[in-house]
Parts: sequence; C-alpha cells; structure tokens
Amino acid sequence: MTDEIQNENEQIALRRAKLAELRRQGIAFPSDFKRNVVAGELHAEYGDKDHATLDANPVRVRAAGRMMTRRVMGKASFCHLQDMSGQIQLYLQRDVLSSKYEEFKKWDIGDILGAEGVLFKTKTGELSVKVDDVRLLTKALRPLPEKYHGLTDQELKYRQRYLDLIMNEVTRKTFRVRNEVIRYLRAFLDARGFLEVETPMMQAIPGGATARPFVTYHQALDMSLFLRIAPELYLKRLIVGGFEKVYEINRNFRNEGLSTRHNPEFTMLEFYEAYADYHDLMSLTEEMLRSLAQQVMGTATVHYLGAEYDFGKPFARLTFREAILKYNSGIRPSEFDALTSLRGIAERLGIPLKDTYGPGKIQLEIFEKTVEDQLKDPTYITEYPTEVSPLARRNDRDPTVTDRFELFIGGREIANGFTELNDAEDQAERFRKQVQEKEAGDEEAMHFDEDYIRALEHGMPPTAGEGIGIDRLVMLFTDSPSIRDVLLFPHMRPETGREK
RNA sequence: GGGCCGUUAGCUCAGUCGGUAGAGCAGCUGGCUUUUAACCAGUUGGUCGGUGGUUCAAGUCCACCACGGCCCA
Repeated sequence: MTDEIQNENEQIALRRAKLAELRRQGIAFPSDFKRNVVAGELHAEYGDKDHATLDANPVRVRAAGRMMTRRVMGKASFCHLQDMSGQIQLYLQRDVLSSKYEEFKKWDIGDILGAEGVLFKTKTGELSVKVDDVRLLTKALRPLPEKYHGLTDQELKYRQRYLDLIMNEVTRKTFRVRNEVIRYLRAFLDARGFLEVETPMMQAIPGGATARPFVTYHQALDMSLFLRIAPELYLKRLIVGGFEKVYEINRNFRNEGLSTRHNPEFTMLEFYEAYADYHDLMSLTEEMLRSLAQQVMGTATVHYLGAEYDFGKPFARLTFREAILKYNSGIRPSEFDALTSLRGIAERLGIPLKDTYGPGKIQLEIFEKTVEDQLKDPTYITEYPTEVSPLARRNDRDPTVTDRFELFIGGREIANGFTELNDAEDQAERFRKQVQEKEAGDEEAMHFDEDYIRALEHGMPPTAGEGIGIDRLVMLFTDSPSIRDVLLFPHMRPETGREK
C-alpha cells in the first residue's frame, strides 16, 4: 500500500489529498442527489428552442454526470457533464455560486457532479444549464485520457473497457447495437411462438459440436465437468419433451486459440422447430436477417470493412459440391468422391491430412481452404458430407450428404442449421464413429451420449435446428474487424506486473 | 505455432549517426464573467515494457522474455 502510493504519479496524489479533505468535511461520497433529467432528453426537448423562448419560460433541471471538459475564465466557467444519454454543458458564475464556485475550481476532469439550474442558450447556440447549485458526488482519483485523441491504444481499450466507454462514442454505439440485435432476435422468435429456455452450461458429457471443451471440477460430487461447447443436445431433449419450438441465447466455451474471429467464450443463438426442415429454416433465417438489418441499420444494406452486403436480395444457394467445383477449376467432378483423388487434391493445395480422414473430412478441408472466404454476399451452402455432420439427417437421394446448410456472409460462417437426425439407431451409429475418431486421437470428436440416445428412442418429431453466431453477426452490423470489439470484456492474457 | 510491427510522462505521440529525454493535452501557479481542442504567461512530471549483453557511453545496437496489433497455419 505504501509502495503503491509512493509510486503513484503526482496527479493521483493530488486528487487523493482533495478526497481526504472531502472526507474531513464529511461530504466525500454523498448518495442523496436525485437527478430529474438526462442530457439526451434535454437536447431532444429543448435543443431547437431559442434564447428568448427559454428566458421567457424558465426550465429548471437537475442533471448529473462525469465532468469531461472544463474551461475556467476567472469569475465564470463552462464544463460538460456526460451521462448515459450524452452531454450537457454547464455555465457556472462566481456571483451566483459564491463559495461553491471556489470549490468547483478545485474539482477535476473525471469527477462526477450533480448540478441544478435553468436552461439557456449560449452565444454560439449551445443548450446549457445556468447553474445555481452544484455538488461533487464522486471524486475521481485517476485522470482521464487526453480529451482530443481519447483512448486509442487497442490493448487499453480492451483491458480497461470502462475507460473506452467513457471516452469513445463509437464503443458505446457498438454495444448498444449488440443489445438491439439480441433484443430483436428474441422478439422475432417470441412473436413466432418460440419458447426461450436455459440449459446446462456445465455438462458431464460435452456435446452438440466438434470442439475441444474446457474442463472444470465439482468438489462435492468429486467429478469433472465440462463447460458446454453447444446447447444442442439439451434443446433437442426439450423437443422430445414436447416443447416444439425452443431457443436459447447464451454462452458457449471452446478450448481453442484466440484470434480476431475467436474468443474462448462466445454467444450463440440456437433454435429448434418441430415439423420443419432445413429449407424452412433457410427461409426463416433470410427473413430474420433481412428484417434485423432493416431494424438495426435502417436499411437492408450492410457496410463491412469497405464492402457492401445487400440483405434485401434473395440469398445465393449452392450445394457443398457445387461450391467446391465452382471455386476450384482444377478439380474435375470425377475426382470429387474417391479418397485417393481427394488426397491428391489436398496435397496439391498444401492441406495437411491425417490418416483417419475420410472423403467428407477432406472435402471439408478443401472447402474451408478454397471456398469459404470467397463467399462474400450472403450465401447458403447445402448438403454437407454426413461424415462431418454427425447430428444431421441424411439426404433422401444421397445418404453420404445431409439435409444441412451453412450461411456465409463476408467470407465468414454466420449460421449452421439442419434437419435434425431423429433416427436413434443411426445417431447411435454416428456416435460410435465419433468415439472411434476420439480414440484415434481427435480431441474434437464427440462423446457417446447414452441419455441423448434414450431420449431419441422415445421419439423426436421431425425437427430442424440452427445456430447463429451472435458475435460475428454484431461484427457485421457494427463494422468491427475483431471479435474483441464486440465483447465488453474480451479474454486477454494477464498483465503480469505491468500495471500502469 | 510461424513471420512482420509496436511498447518512451496520466493520455496522444516525436526522439537524427550510440553522447545522458522532448512536444501537445492533462496537472500546478497567476490572469481572464458566453467558452467549447477556450485563450495568455510561467512551470512540475520519466524504472524509455523486463532481463542480460556489446560499448568509455544504450531509448537507440544484439539476445532472450512479457504483452499487444496485423498477416499466415
């Protein structure tokens, strides 16, 4: 503690001294100031009133917020208060405030103030409060970043998000949009009779996706538990139970590397509808995203990293096979299915393969390497190989592919959906195959979930289900290059004694 | 995991050929009763990310490490 104080810079030391004086006076952290307006309301209601009108009809207001700027001109001063809705300027005069004006001059940028007065317009036409009473509500001990450039250091923006939020309107906007996106998706599904549910985040058997899970430990039960990689198998148990339309918006956890597109915890929307198939979900998703863009952006055209995506047009549709052949002129249709020719293609493309890979897995690797990032405009890819779709229903015409689709926008996977596999015996067979792959060393392969098979044996109606990555969707709608920009507190490595 | 770039005052950034650290904002002192990147005058503030090395001398050159950014796998 002593060390900390000695190491602190002089600005902090000075602010601590000012706080100590407030404590002596017994007015350090008051809680009784009640505001009756926020800045945004004032601008909306009185922003267009002229000076004479405001003078003739005085409007008394009590506002509170963080002091962001300050201009002291001897016997009068201006400052801006910032609250959740915006900023309002205060005008303070010594002749009006007397000793409180001298107090005000000791306060610092970053302090939280409460002020009372009447609205007026300055010479330059800015709506302001002519203050006749003002109090310091919270002393800030640390100085804010520079007023003009603000906080621009990416690392500080992520690690000290509170500062980023204080200083950057763009950041505040991003997280408001995130909230709007989620609210809209809820409303969209609620309006169509879907029931929002919550299923376990800690699971004894992680399932519903191919990914490496985090492991945690339950003391009382003396057992390992996994943080979920997907809610899928629980949501389908609810379909078996008769909740025929369900959805969940919640966190998934995957034990993989960090990148501009991956955070260890991320938010997914998953929804399931009985008596629907994957074609129904493609239509529903298209409608959902089109109206979401319209609602959140006010237009169906989304601008992302310099490109433009029109959600108003019908989304393109290609089968998985068509897509690979379209973007690989060197691959002949006759080479597409046989393991040996596929291995040759992968080798030419420099894709490392494991012995356990079947044709479907190799096709998927080729797809990810050569097709995915070219799918800029909203595009559905359908009929993924059965080998890499262990929870999806087989296609009636071709059992080596499934009734599945993924949606790509801007070269990134946004959604993944399929007609669910409701054949308990086929599902058990697929699980056994996954277990074999796990035993062969694939840490992402699935476990055998006996209770899930038992649930299917009770009969699950024909059902379609889908997952939509909320973070990636929000990245699109906020023009954010990194997933970290749309997570309030993205995962960062510890600072390790570099505290500033 | 690999490559490239970055880390200097609270914040935003300069720093030449290796010669002992600079600006703007913020802060402090004084002036200023409609300012708004307020203005005018003066002024404080540094473990140059860390450790080691080369050198008479390192913010600067070298090695390793930490954290971050971008690209690739």
